[in-house]
Amino acid sequence: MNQRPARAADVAARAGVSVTAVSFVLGGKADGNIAAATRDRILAAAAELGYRPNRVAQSLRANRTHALGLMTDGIASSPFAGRLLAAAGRRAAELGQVLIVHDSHFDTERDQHTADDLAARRVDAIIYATMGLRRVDALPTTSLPLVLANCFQDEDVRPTGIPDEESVGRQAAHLLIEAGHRRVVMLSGQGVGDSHDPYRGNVAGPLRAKAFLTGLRACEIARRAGEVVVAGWGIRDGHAGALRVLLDGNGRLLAARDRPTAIFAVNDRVAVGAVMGAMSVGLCVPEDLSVVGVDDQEELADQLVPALTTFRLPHVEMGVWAVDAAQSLIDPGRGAGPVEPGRTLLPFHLVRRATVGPPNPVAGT
Amino acid sequence: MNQRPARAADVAARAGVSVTAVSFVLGGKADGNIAAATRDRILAAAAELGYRPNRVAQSLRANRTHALGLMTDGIASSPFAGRLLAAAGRRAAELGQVLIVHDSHFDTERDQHTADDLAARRVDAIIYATMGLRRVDALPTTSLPLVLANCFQDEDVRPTGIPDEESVGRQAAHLLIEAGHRRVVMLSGQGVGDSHDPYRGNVAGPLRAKAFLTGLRACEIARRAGEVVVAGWGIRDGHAGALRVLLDGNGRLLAARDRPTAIFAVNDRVAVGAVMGAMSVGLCVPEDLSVVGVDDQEELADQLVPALTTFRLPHVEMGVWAVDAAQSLIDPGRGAGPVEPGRTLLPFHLVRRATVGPPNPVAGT
DNA sequence: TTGTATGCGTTATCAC
DNA sequence: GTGATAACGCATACAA
Repeated sequence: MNQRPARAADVAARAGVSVTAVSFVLGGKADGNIAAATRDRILAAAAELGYRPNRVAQSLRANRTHALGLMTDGIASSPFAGRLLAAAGRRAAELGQVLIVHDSHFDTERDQHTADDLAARRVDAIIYATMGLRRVDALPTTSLPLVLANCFQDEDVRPTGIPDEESVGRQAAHLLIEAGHRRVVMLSGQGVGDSHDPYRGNVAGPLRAKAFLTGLRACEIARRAGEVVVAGWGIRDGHAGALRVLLDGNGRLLAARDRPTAIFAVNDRVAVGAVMGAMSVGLCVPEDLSVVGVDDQEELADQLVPALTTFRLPHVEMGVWAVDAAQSLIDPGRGAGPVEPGRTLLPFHLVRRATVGPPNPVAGT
Repeated sequence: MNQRPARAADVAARAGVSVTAVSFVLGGKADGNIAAATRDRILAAAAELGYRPNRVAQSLRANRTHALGLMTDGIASSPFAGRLLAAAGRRAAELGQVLIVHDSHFDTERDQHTADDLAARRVDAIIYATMGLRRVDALPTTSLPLVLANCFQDEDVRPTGIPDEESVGRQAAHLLIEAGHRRVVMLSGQGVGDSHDPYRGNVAGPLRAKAFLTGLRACEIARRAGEVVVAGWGIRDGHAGALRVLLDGNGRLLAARDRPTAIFAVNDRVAVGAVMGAMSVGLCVPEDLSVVGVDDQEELADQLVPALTTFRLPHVEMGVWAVDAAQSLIDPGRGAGPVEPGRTLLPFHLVRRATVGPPNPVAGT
């Protein structure tokens, strides 16, 4: 049962032809070269033997493995960025490529080692992706084509696909203002902590915050109408952050006219924490407080009660883009056309659900 | 810059030796065969040229790719089961193996195709893993060694690593009873929906429920002391389920003596929903209601306010086990010793946090 | 239209 | 101790 697979030579012998003929037929180059009868005989023999060309031999011969190395810092273990991985895998499959996944668990010391291994395995290209948007200072040295997803370098010397963080800040400002809100606050996050901190160097928070403030001002809202509070990245941080802006110094709920009527959370987990914090002090969402997040995290945003209005992070787009970009680097003829070094900004999309509404009239300006 | 990598022959030429010598030195078989001086010369030449053996050629030659195929139904996109993938990758790296990840997105029609591709690529073995515990009816046909993780067949003809679901039900019962609870209910989930439903065929819920009830009875709690309510798998389901057991027919909070004092949720998301549901009707956790979940989901269980007490699903253990099992199948000499067909039960571990406490005296028996 | 010969880069066998 | 040489399985230039 566990016998060794058939080779082209076996098929050739069975069909009474040469290996060349077999190779031509199964390689799709039979058209003007092999007689129909011969071809059918070969196909039959191949089917009987369950012959499938050995891709290792093909790879050696063609110097192309049709495999992409996917290096990540913590995507595999992330509860949200896995979408990038999934999307990349799907796109790769469509292109006949396969993904070799290497997750460093934020141990970037191993990156060079990993890249070397990938090179030794002769992957066609490397995709370097991060869980959160960050600048990578030390990219592994390699002669392989390499693209960046969700991260970037100071000099954009490699093709780079990142989310349009500034746009999401602007969009959030517009959304809340159009809904009628005048006192809004953003709960942001910062990249701090030791080198194994998943959020270390994450610049998405500041970027979103800056654009959010700009968006508020562009809509002729006074400077002080909006503020940014650094909370963090988790549910607990959102919870604490919400209480900080909702309560006074003595832990009592602020009067309606002094409270923000809407919160822009740096991500869905912070948004969930904010909703829970609001609930815990007797506020209703969205009647007393509107909340909008960022991510559209699977099984969280859509499942929350009430369901969370949020901006969908383009994880899928980044995954697809990265594979297409790698493909173009390998073979400029295929994929989505030639790719130049430099940043490609992928768009966020608003997912309207139930946590954003007009401000309570009582609390209005 | 993008020149083709050095070959053994290049190193040999530079060191003035034969390719054989190079192969011996870099293959670690130099000891009794190559003079120390020659070896040093070869090593120097290899270093200068940045020579690394071509693993494709090695694979062809040795008929071993040191690659494992990891087939999943939806792990890559799951916000929680990614731990399995991450752990498997880490263990694989330790063993010098690499993971080729194929996620079917619950399109099991493609499984056979995927397995064939993996076979053509000559992976050393296949790991078939699922997001939720389920019976697989149609495993792809392949002559490759194959192990199952988080899923099983009726006839346990393949090595199979699954969580010890019955144990977690028992443990949950003991935990709540020991804390003093006498009126407890489980919010369970069932595998329903169409063939693309991630939870289709998931049997973890029923298994946990059955053992939970058994555990209650074993502790001499009357039959009616515990009941199981089928809620679902998401936050929203937990929210609705909690309200169902906390409110009367008219939507009013049940009297303390009639309410359950503790909830065992089939997973962390249901638990989160239950906590939110309880909060929304003015109950405090854990004072008025204890809640325990299953999963220890990243960035959720530990982040909830209050932090969720839960049983950690052995995703990491399954990932490691699967790679070790595959390794043993490939090469019985290495890995964690020989593996027999049949089920290996991996243990859940209680993570004590803040959502389980003694029942409120007022509500006591 | 078909078959032969060669090379892809490595390791292993066997002479020297 | 060291070096030719033959596989591994496939694809192709070239000869028939």
